[in-house]
Amino acid sequence: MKGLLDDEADALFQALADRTRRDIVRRVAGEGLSVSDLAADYDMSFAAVQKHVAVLERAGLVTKRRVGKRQIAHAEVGPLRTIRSMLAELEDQWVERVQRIDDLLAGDEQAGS
Amino acid sequence: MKGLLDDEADALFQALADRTRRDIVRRVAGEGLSVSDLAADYDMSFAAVQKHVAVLERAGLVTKRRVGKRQIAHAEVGPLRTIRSMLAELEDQWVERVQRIDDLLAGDEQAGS
DNA sequence: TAATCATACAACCGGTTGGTTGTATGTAAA
DNA sequence: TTTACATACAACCAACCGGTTGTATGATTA
Repeated sequence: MKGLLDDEADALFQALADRTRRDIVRRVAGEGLSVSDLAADYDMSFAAVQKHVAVLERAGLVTKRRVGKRQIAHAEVGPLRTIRSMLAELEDQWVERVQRIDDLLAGDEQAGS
Repeated sequence: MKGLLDDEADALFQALADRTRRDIVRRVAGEGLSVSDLAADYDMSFAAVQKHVAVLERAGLVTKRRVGKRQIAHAEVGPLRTIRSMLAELEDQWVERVQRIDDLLAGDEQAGS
C-alpha cells in the first residue's frame, strides 16, 4: 500500500548517497547545465557523469530539456521537499516520543519525591 | 578539506536509503529497543537486522547501550538535523538561483516591452 | 558449572553500483 | 554531404550490498 512511497524514498536517498550526484544537483539548481558542461569538471569519463545524471533523473531530482544539440539538466525542487518532509516526520516522531517519556519521568519524579 | 563532511553525508544518505533501516530509526526513536526486539518484526534473519543496526550505528543515526544481556538501540536526532540542513541548503541554492534568474527575466521584460 | 539467551562476526552468494571503453545516433557547422 | 560535436547505450569489471548460515563470545539463570 505504501510501497510506492517507500520506493520513492529508496530512490531519493540512494540518488543523494553519492557526492558527485549531490554536487550535480547543486550545480544544476536554477539555471541548468548540459551534460558535457557538467562532465568537464569531474575526474571521470563523460559516460560516468551521464550515468549519474540518469540516476538523478530516475529519482526525479533532475529533468533534461533538449536545446539544440545539447541536453540541459535542471534540478527539480519537489523531490527535495518530499525528502525533507520525510525527515521532518522522522524527527517529529523522535521529539514526540522523547517528550512522552520525559512526561512519564516527570510524573515519576513527582510521585517518587 | 570538506571530504569528511562528504563522508558523513554519504554515510547518512546511504544508511537511510533502505526501507528497513528507515523503519528501524522510526521504531527506536525515543524509547529504544533491543536488537532482538527489532528483529522479531522483520521477515529476515537476526543477523540481517543486526547488520542494518550496525550500518545505522556507523552513520551515527543510532547508538547502543548495554542493559543486562540486551543491547538497546536508540535513535540520535543530531544526524537527522544535519541531513535536513544539507537539504535545506540545497533547496536554498535552488530558490536563490531561480530568484536571480527571475529577476533577470523581469529586467529583460521591462527593457523589452 | 552447565545450559540458555542475546549478540557479534566471519564466510559465502547473487544482484547492484560506479567506473571503464567502445560503438551508434542525432544535431550543427563546413 | 562530410565533418565534428553532444549524447546515448551496451558490455565488461571490481567492489559493495543485502541477505543467508554457522560459529564464537558474553551475560543470565538453573
